[in-house]
Amino acid sequence: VTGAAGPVTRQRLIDTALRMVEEDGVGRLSMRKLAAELGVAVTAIYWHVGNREALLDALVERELADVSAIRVAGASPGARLLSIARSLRKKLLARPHLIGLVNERGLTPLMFLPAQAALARELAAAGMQQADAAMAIRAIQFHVIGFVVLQRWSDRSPAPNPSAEDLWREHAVRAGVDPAVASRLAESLDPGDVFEFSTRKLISSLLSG
Amino acid sequence: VTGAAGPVTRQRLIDTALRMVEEDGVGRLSMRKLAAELGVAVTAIYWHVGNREALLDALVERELADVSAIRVAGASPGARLLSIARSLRKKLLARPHLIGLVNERGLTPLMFLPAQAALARELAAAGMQQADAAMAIRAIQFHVIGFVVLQRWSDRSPAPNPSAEDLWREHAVRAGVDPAVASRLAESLDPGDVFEFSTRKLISSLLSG
DNA sequence: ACCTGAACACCGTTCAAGT
DNA sequence: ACCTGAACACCGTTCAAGT
Repeated sequence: VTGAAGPVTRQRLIDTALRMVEEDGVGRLSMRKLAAELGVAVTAIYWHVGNREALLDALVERELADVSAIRVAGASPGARLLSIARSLRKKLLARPHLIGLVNERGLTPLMFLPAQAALARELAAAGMQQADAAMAIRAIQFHVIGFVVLQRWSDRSPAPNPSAEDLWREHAVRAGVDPAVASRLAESLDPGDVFEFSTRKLISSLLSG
Repeated sequence: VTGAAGPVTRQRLIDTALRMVEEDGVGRLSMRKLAAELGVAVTAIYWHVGNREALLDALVERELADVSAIRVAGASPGARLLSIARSLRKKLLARPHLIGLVNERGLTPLMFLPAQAALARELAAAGMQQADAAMAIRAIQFHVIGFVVLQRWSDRSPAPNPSAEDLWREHAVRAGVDPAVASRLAESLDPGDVFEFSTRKLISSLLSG
């Protein structure tokens, strides 16, 4: 509700908006709250950025380049593909609000172009045919993004009710599931572990033809 | 803005809300528009359902059972696992608004319990060990849900700008990507084809050890 | 039991007016 | 050039009041 700290530059406006989005999510960013944070009347914002959409456009523009830069490491093609997948996941998880904003603006192809290019180079080095490579790139991309979006969702959802633990304790026998497996399913897994496991499996399967 | 058609039962209220959500998405469902659609004052809705949250709860309750029911078909373990993945995808795509609502309510474990159980039975039949089975179930589940959420997103996003075609025509050489591969990446693929391909790869890789 | 209307606290946005 | 205040059309929700 306070803030002040000098004049309202476009720079400071976007910085503040970005911080608010990172803290509370895009949905909770209101022009009026942002104005209060800046210590200014709501309508002042409309002079610097046109409107709410244009403000979000500016946030996307600020972050897009950071996410697009991909690091590749490793000796074998499999290791290098895995490192691309990991790098992409890490960058996206660091800015959980960005994917949605990018998607709403039709910028998804632009955002993932460098990652696709990096994957294409590695698959070519591994000797994969053109049509197979194009499909494999898509498969890895969808896999990684899907994982990130899901993790972001579950991070923001309330505590499961009923919990997986309660459900499996009660339903294992009725569902014809081995109690030992059920007790494993009752445990919550680190999303990173599931990502590592399934991405390795997918990549090795893609490379083996 | 009109509608009327008899008294406002809880039944008719939920039916109407569900139709509006399917047409325009959850975000565009307002109590005032729903009231107008029913030909009644806004506040009448609050008598039948407590508030907006409770209304959405009722929508979820109505649809949860349908999505949970999973069909399994096929002879080999791989074919049966694939049929579970396909069935899950089909059910989720038919109700694109549901996943988000379920997640916000902490009902995700409940929703996917039957699918997890079906996967567990098939993996046990294939002779997979407990810890591996629990991980494989998670991997398939994340893969499928991730794909569905992404497809839903791209269905709702505007036409990509710049398009993948334009991007690849311009950047293929600079990115060190084989032009033939780039032209494949420029084409848009049927999401169903990518899903079939990558899910087959993942499942075969999981089953082979 | 079922519904209405007024009211309150929120939105995004426009526009004339101030300095 | 930069900002304010009033105003408009939207929200969800509460509450007293009607039948």
